[in-house]
Amino acid sequence: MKLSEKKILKKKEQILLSAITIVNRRGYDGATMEEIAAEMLMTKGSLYYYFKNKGDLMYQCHKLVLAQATQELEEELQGEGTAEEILRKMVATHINYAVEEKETFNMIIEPKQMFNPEQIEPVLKLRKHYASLFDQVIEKGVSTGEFHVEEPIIVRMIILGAMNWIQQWYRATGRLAKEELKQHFAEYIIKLLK
Amino acid sequence: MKLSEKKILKKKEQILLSAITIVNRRGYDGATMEEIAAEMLMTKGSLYYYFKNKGDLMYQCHKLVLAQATQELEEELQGEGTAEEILRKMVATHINYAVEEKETFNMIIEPKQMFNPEQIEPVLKLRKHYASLFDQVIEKGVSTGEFHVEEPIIVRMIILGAMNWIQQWYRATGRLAKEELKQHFAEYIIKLLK
Amino acid sequence: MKLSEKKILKKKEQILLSAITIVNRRGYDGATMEEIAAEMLMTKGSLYYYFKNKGDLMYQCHKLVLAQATQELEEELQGEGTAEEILRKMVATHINYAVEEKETFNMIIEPKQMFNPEQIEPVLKLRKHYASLFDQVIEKGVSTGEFHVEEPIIVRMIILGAMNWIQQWYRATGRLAKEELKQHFAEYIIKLLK
Amino acid sequence: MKLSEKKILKKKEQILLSAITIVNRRGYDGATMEEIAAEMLMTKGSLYYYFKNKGDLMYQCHKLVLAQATQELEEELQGEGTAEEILRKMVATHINYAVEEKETFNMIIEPKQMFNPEQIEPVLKLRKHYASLFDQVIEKGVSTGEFHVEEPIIVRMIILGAMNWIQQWYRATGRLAKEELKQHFAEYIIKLLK
DNA sequence: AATGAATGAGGGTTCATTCAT
DNA sequence: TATGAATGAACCCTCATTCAT
Repeated sequence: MKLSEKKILKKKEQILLSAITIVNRRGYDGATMEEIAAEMLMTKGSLYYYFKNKGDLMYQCHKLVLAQATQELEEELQGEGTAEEILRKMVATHINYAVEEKETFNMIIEPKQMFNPEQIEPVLKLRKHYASLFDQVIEKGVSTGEFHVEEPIIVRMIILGAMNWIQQWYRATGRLAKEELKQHFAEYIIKLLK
Repeated sequence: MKLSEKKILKKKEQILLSAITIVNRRGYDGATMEEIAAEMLMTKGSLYYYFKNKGDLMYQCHKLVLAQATQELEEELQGEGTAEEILRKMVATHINYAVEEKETFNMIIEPKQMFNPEQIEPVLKLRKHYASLFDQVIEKGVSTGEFHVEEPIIVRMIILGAMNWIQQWYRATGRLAKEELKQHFAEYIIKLLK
Repeated sequence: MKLSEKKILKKKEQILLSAITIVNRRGYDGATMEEIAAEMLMTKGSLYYYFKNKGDLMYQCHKLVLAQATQELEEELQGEGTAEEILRKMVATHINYAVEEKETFNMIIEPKQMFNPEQIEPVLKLRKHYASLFDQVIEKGVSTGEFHVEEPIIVRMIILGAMNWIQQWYRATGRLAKEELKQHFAEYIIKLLK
Repeated sequence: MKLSEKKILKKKEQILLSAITIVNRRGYDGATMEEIAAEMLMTKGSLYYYFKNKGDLMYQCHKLVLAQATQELEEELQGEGTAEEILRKMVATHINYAVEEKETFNMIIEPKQMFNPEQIEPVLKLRKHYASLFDQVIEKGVSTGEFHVEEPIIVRMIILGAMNWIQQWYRATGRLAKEELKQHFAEYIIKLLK
């Protein structure tokens, strides 16, 4: 890859990070190209040098965030340990995202009328893949006899939903410490699986 | 209350129902005053006779749906039966709303992005009250010895999160029938509580 | 037709006339919704109350002008007189448009990338119809023995082209008087046909 | 002239040829600097090394095509043959340009809308000169007794108008072959002059 | 109580143009 | 010479909102 290509990729990523900030603050619809550009100290028009249109930019935001989280989970999934141990790590990671990068991670929620028809498929694929990582750890636990699950898909959805919901109510200043939270969640999730 | 006032209230409710239909179809941002009016066979301008502005209309949509759901839950809560039986009914009701009303029931939506500052507080209050109904049934189960819960708040959040998440992936045409879904969810939720 | 519908039609036509003025001054691309609106002492957005989009407005401009000219020719065509007499009138009318309403009539030229696929067909139809009026008078002359034409289509195109070209060079202040012009053109056109 | 200057001139001409291709495909407004540059495997910015701005480039396109056509006509005009023979050749040449080069040769276009004030005069001069070549062949025919024309200017305008109009309706795929077209046009034009 | 009509702010997008490198 | 990157003006279009009738 040529230097110039690398440079452009870097800039694209910077823009994406800015965009993610704005999108999480305003929502997909509320985010304007103007504000995203301003965050980068650029003008609206310049964004179109890097992205075809708003839809494309939004899509890539979603993709980036999802890809980051996905990668972390994949590493944990391939690590050592019992299914329970791995799952605990994954839960911690997911909650970490939800709580620490709150806004960013919020993007896992709701694409819908934001994406072009040709983008929707990849988005759904990514999401499916992300979810499947939890399927895998569940499956692993079942095969080792650690877990007993009759409806693995349902259980996975319960787990994901419960965790994603955290962003709605968790406040860093609240009564519950983050670590405590992870513990409790992991505990109940394990309970669900045993 | 005068007759004319009653008539206005009735009309307001009709508009709300139309608006709910549109919002559920297009989302809060996607819903236009034009389309909502068209659904009522009115013109845009007329809506402003009944509602201060779009924000107000959207807010009342959310409120109405939430109030309806709340009422249903309250009736179930005051009905006969064991805590488990009641909870099963409540789960079914909640899932029904989440799946059927989708957008207007959407409790995952950040209220800050959708509603005016003066509306946010009432919304949060309603949501809090709604959530408390689940606290009550859990508490009842604990007091009767049906449930054993060490962290009732955490468990309630898991339950609500799991159920709210359903709208993200449930499709009426999908593999899972709604009734089946309710069954499974109830099962796992009970498991969490025992 | 209700009064309100009549009123809206009238307004539409007024807008069209303004738009025609602007379009003839700036060309299809050069004409902006802003300037058209300003000509009407309206704001941009109001135009969209009457027309779906710019393409629609442009299309209707073209249609209106063409329809006006068409009607005049049709009346002449159905009048009394020999083919030659009728043709002379038609030539005079066409040249009148070209010279007097210069800019407006200029619209007969060039649609191309201005119209939506669904509009192109009607446009072509209208143009074809307009041209066919000249075909008819030629045919009439041939059938009465006044004219002798082996390639009526070619001749018609020569006639139309020659007349449309007038707008490019005719200036009211120029050496040639308009009436003289019509005479000469008619003379040569008749010569072509005999 | 230095070598480097020659090189620049060559490049300029190459760019013009590319630009002509694009303009003929998209029209003056539709042609973008981006697409013209792409056709040359260059980037937008580079064009500005060779041309002051888009207007300049468009102007030179028109000029180049007009100059080429002019030269061809001049050669034909100075060649052997009767006035009729020469005129037939000139008609064929003109029609060729009108059909093949379409937009850039388009003499129907209002120069005012396309070109800068300082470019308009040269354009009009070129066009006038181009037209005069037809005057010359008519004059020649009159002086040799081949033609009998009472209003040579009018006739020349009819001829030019008829031919320029061709681009408005001629389609390569249409019913009429180009060669046939030339024949017919020449025939009728001669008829006009005899 | 309702409407028709207009408004105006703002958003997405395009593109000629510039300029440091 | 050429390019990459950025700019900014202009344009089309949408839509919540207003207000006289």
